[in-house]
Amino acid sequence: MTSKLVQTAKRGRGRPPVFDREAALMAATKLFWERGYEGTSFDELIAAMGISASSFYNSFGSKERLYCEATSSYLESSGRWFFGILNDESTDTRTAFSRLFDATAEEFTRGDHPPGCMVSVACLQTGPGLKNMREMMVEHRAFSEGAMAERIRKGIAEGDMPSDTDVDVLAAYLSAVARGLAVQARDGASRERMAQIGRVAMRAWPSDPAPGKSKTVGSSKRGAHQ
Amino acid sequence: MTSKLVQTAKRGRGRPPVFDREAALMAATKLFWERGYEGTSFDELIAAMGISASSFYNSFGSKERLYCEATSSYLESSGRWFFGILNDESTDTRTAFSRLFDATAEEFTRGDHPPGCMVSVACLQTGPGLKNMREMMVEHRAFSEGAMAERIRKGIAEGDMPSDTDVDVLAAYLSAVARGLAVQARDGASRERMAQIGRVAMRAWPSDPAPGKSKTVGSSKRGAHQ
DNA sequence: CTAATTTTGATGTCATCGCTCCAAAAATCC
DNA sequence: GGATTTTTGGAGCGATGACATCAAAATTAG
Repeated sequence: MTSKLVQTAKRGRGRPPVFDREAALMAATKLFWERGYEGTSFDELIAAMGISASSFYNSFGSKERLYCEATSSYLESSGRWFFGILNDESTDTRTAFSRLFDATAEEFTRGDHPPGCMVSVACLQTGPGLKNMREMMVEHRAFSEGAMAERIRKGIAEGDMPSDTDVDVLAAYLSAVARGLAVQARDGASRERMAQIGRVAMRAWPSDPAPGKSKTVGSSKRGAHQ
Repeated sequence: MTSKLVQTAKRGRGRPPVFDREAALMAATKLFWERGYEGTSFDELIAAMGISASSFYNSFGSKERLYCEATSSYLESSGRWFFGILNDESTDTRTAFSRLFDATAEEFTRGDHPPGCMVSVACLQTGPGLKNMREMMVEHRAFSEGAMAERIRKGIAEGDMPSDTDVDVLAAYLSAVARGLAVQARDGASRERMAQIGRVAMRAWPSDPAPGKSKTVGSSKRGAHQ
């Protein structure tokens, strides 16, 4: 879209690249997403990206650096809907996570990219040679779980969550369900099935501390268990 | 243990193997468990198993066949506690799954083997070359989810589960939580943290259809939400 | 003891992997 | 136009991956 404008506007001296860098990165991202780091070979990468080996190293450095860049690109893209829903100021905490699961079901089963999440299931089983990537993925996963915990804390502060909620445990639970959804998606679960799982998962939600204080109408008069 | 007896008892004519086949298989299983199929190289395998390349092919056929055998061995071993708890006739359905999560937390964090589950997170991202193994792992995962569904159906038949329970969805949810626990375990979650997640997950349990009908004492007078 | 049977150790093979090198090509700057 | 800068195509590299070959070694059956 705007890449051509940028390209012609600020191009330096040398020969111009014949490929669209963003498109190539996207192609690589989808390949990594589908096959993982080890499952994606160099030759498959440059074939899918439509570039030569020289252009590859000239533009992306190495397979490892490309993977990092692809991961960043993916996280930026998926972070838009993820944090968009999580930090939507107009919804209470419960609704935010409920919507998060709905969006997850939708995003994990779109036709325009591989099913599931690129980082949820990445580098879970690797040799010592990929220790760095593994730690990186662990950090990414911990980050999103931390963001969930933050949202829950905000809910407590705003009064739509019980003050005695064990934030870290609840966040770990919600995170675990999301990882489980990623596995289910990879195994071919349907969008509706995943949405159903999300709805069941929300039944574990803590009961309202003071009914009537939530920001959104409806869906807040359940709970009351335990 | 008994391998030596079996060995001397039914050994045929030729030169006797110098290694313990079961021990070698166990070593290979742990390596696959930790590093996955692609992440485990041939040389690493024979080194960990303490055998030569010829003995490897003579005894196990190929890396792929060894992986299948290792998976079978793993499933037989983990199936002992899994199905032992799931099909324990002395517990009601809810208690069975509650114990299943407790056992999962314990088994996923033992010191004598890699954390998490060998099949829950296996072959989730692979190239076309490993299509067969991927499908095999998908089947294994579907099998355990099916076993959960069976147990829930039994609970309905025996009256300790609501008759209008959506069995497949509940099983998919419980399965997803288990997969999520496997991811958390791989990322280094503690046993206690995983047990906590399991306890939160059980809050999504359907309410009792007819209080007082369950087989075990205590822990059956909660529910009542929704 | 001899023959038959099986495992073992030591190489060897062939494809792939991720990566590098270098000269030619295509643009800009002066 | 010439110098400069950057990308491109193509060939090749060392290392590793999984597997194969085969004679020697170690056992038992007869």
